[in-house]
Amino acid sequence: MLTVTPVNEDTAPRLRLAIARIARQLRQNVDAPSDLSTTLVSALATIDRAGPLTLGELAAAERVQPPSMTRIVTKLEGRGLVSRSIDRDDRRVARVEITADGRRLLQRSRTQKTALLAQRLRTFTPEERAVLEAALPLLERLAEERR
Amino acid sequence: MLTVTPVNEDTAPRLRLAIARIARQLRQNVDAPSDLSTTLVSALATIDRAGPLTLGELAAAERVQPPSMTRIVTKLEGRGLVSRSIDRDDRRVARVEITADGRRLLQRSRTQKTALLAQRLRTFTPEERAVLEAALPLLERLAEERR
DNA sequence: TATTGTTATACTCTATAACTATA
DNA sequence: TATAGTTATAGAGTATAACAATA
Repeated sequence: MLTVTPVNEDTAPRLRLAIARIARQLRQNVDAPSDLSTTLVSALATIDRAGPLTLGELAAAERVQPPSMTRIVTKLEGRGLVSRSIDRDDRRVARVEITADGRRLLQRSRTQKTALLAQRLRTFTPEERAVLEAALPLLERLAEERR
Repeated sequence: MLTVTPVNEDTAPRLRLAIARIARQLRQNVDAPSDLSTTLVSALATIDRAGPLTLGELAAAERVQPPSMTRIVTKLEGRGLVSRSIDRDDRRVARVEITADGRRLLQRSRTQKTALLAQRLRTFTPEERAVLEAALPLLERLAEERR
């Protein structure tokens, strides 16, 4: 017997709405630690995660045009959160790397965001938390980038 | 015996990251239907959901300053997506309401976003979908606004 | 006077086009 | 010539301050 397994037609819209709202709250409540905009924090996090990157690679990763990334990096550099260095073999290329200060700032930002969510999770029963934890790997699969 | 029920220390950060990423993808892939920016779509959705609202209420709901909301509403009105009307009893007050065109545009936008998510859900096994659906009410609780 | 909304002005983020330096 | 990055310029979104209309 062939079993067709349709997606419950309610699931996708409800999931979409819930995710959009949670993300918005996280953003509104705790973005811009030390006055850093979302843009700057996001770029900084990418530099941290993906290691030294050229400006072009960084622009692609952040889905921003190169001139925008020039400005972003200039600001981050001005605050001492990243350092820029010129490639010795090809002097057109600039590489960007996070500094210790940059890493500390990211750490603070993450802690704040996580705290908000953790606080809400504390209002859940152990059973509820177990359900959420079971779904977590699936949410992580949904989150995987694939374009 | 007292049972302390600590939140698994990994859950909050993983959930935060997964949600932020899914939300970002949904935004990047399908926001701005008919060239409308996220800002405009968000305001329009609030007007739709919460019915006729004054500019001030709307500004508060969207967490924007009144002058910003004046501009947003002016743009939406220019496109025929909302209509504005002056309160008869207190003529300082302006109320904003969604139009049929506005409702149609929102509908299209939601359909697109849901489609992307539904497509990904189709790659899940029935068991996996069941796990996700079980977690959905909990995510919805997390999404509830409480400030 | 107090309140609702608007106009004036400035700053951030982003883009495209034109440019510079290097290959 | 082609490529990596920058500078010039413009548009959207937002904010604060000052203002107008109404209560």
